[in-house]
Amino acid sequence: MKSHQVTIKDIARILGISASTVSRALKDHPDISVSTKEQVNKVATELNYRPNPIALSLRSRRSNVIGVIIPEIVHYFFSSVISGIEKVASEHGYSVIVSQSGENFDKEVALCDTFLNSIIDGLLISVSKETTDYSHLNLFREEEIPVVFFDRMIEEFACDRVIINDFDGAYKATEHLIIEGRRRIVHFAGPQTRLIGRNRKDGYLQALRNNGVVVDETLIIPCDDFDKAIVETTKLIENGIKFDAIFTANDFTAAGVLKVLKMRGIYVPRDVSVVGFGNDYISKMTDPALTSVQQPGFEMGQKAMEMLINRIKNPKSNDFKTDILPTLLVKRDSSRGK
Amino acid sequence: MKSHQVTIKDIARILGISASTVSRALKDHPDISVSTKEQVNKVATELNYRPNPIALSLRSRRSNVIGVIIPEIVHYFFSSVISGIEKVASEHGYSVIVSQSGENFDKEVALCDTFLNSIIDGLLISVSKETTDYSHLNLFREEEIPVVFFDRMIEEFACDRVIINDFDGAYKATEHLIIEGRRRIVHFAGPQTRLIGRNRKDGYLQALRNNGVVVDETLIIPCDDFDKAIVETTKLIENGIKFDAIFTANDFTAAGVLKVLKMRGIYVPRDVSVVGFGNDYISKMTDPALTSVQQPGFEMGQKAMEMLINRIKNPKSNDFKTDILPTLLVKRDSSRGK
DNA sequence: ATCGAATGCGCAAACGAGTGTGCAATCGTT
DNA sequence: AACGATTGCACACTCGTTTGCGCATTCGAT
Repeated sequence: MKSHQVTIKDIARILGISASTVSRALKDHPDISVSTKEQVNKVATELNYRPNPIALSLRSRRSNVIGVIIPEIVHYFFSSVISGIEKVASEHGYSVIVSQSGENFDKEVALCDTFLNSIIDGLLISVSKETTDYSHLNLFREEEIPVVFFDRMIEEFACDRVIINDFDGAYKATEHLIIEGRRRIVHFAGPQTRLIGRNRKDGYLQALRNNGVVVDETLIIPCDDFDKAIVETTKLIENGIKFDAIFTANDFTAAGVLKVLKMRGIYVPRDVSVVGFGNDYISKMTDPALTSVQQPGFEMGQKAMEMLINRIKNPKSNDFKTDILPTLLVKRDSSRGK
Repeated sequence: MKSHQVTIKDIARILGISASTVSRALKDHPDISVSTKEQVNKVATELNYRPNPIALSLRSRRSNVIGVIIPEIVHYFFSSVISGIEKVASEHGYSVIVSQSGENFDKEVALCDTFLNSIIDGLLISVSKETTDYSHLNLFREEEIPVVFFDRMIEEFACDRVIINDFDGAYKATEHLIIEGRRRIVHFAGPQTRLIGRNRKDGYLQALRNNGVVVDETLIIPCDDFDKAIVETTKLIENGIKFDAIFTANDFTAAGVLKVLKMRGIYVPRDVSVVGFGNDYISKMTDPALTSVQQPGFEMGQKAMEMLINRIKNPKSNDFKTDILPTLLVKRDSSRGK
C-alpha cells in the first residue's frame, strides 16, 4: 500500500476542521453546513480520497469478502458457477476469494482453517469427492459464519443449499437413450459417497425401470474421469460385455469413452450411443459432438450467492432452504439415431 | 462474523492483566515471564482465540490479499495459472481474489477500480484482447500498489512480467509441420494488438523463412476461437484455397478446424495437419488428438506470484524484470506423418 | 545500606473511520 | 433584553492489535 494513503484526517488538517466533521460531510450528514460539505468534497476529490476499507471493516465487523471452496476450477461447470457467484457478489459489493480443494479432503480442511483465520463474511462450498466428515464446517457455525452448499453437499450439515436436479437429468439422459432404441446401457458412475453420484445413478435406474428395461448391475461401473474411462471402456470391450450405450457421470469421462470406441472401430452413434453430463465446452469439440445434460452452472452460482447474502443479512433464522435447479438434455451427434 | 469474537482484551480481563501483556505473551516477547505466557496461552487455546486479521491489517497497512484479473477462467491455461498463483500465495500467507474481464476492456477498467477501492497489496493481471490503453493501471502506480503482468502485457507499462516464449513455441510448431512435409501452412492468428499474437505470428513466419518456405500472406487469417474457426475454415475450403496444414493461436480454434475438416471429409493428418497452441485438456479429447504447444501455466502463476511478493517486500527498486518461460511441442495424432 | 541493572508489566498512542453527546454561537421570538 | 431553539462543529470513544516508553519491584554487587 501507499506509504501515505490519503485519510480523512488529511482533509481535516487542510481545512482546519475535525475529522468527524469531514466524515459527516462526506456522508451528507444534515448537521454539516453546505459550504463545509462543498469544501470537503472538493479537497477529497483533489486528493483522490478513498475510504480505507480495512478501517471500515474493523468497525463494522464486516469484510465484504466471501470465501469459495471448489474442487477444481478447470471444469467448465465450476468455472461457470464462479462466474455466477462473482456477478452477484460484485453487484452487492462483495469480493470473492476462490480456493481449490483438488478433490482432496485434507486440503479442504486446511482451506477451511485458512478461511477461519481470515476475514470472510460467508462461505460457499462444494465439497470434495472424498469428504464425508464435516467437523471442519462446524467451526463456521461456531463462529457464526454462514455456509451455503452448491452442487455437492453434506446431507447431515443443515444449511442453505443449491443443487442440480441430478436425478431428473440422469433420468432424461437414460430415457433418451431408451427412446433411441438402446437397451444395454452402461453407466459410468461417480462416487456413491456423494448424493450427486447416487442421484445420477438412481435417475438412470428409474428410467430403466419405468421403461421396462432390465437392470443389469454389471453395467454400472465406478468411473468418473478421462483416464479411468480409457481403462474401463477398454475392459468392457475386452471382457466381451455387450452394450449399446454408455451414460457417464461427466463429460470428461464421456470423452475418454469416445476415444476408446473410436480406436476400437466401434462407431458412435451407430454401434454405441454416448451421453455425458455437464455440457462442458468439450462436448461441442469431441467427435462426434457429445449429447450431454446441461447443468445451469451460472445460475447456480448466482442463486448460491444470493442465498448467502440473505443469510449474512439475517443470520438468526433457522429455516434453511434447498434450491433445486432444472437440467436440460442437449442432444448432439453422439446419440442420434442408429 | 461472530457477535462477540474472542479478543485479546477478553483474555486480559480473565487473567486480570493488560491487553498489551497478552499481546506480547502470545508473541513470546522476552519481557513477559514464563508463567504469564503459559497462562495466556492456556486461556487463548481454551477460548479458541484467533487474532483478528482486519485489526492486524489496519495497523500493518498490509492486507495480505492480492488481486488477479484474468480474461476468462474457463481456459485450461488460465485456470492452471491461477492454481500456480494460489500455491505460492498460500505458502506465503496471501489470499487471492480472482476476477474475470471476459476479454472486455470496460470490465477490466471497472475491476481495477474495484480493486483500488479495496484492500489488495498487489495486482496480477493478464489484459484483455481489447486492451491497448493503460491509464487504468497508472492508478496502481500512484497508489504504490505493485503490478505484475502474466502472459498478456502492455509493453509501454513498465513493471515485472512473466511471459511465454510465444515466438519459439510458434517457431517449433511451424518447423514441425515443415519437417512433416507441409508447405502450404495456414495460420489462424490471434489479435495483432497483443504482443502475444504478434510473436506467434512472427515465430510462424520465421520458421517458414528459415526453412525456405515461401510466405503467402493470404494464408494468415485473424481467427482465434471455436466459432470463428468454423466460419474461417469453411471459407478456406469453399474459396478453394490450397493448404496442407493449419497452425492456430489456441486450441479451441484448432478444435473448430478439426470439426470442419472432418465434416468436409478432409482427413487429419493425411490431407491436412493441425497444430494448436496451449495444450488445453481438450487437445487429448479431440479426434484426432491435437498436437499443441504446451505453455507452462502453473509455473507462470508461481513465477508471477513470486515476483509480486518480492515487489511488495521491496517496492522501491525500479529494476523491472521480464521472465520468459519456455514452451514444449506436444506431438499427437493431428500432425503425424502423411 | 545504597546504587545500578534487570525483570515484568501497564499506559497510551497509533492504524482509519464512524458516531453519540455536548457545547458554543447564532437565530428568532416575545 | 432574555429566552429557547436551532445550527454547526469538536471531543472522545469504538473496532482489535501492536509497540515505545515509563515505572515499579526485585536482584546482585559493592
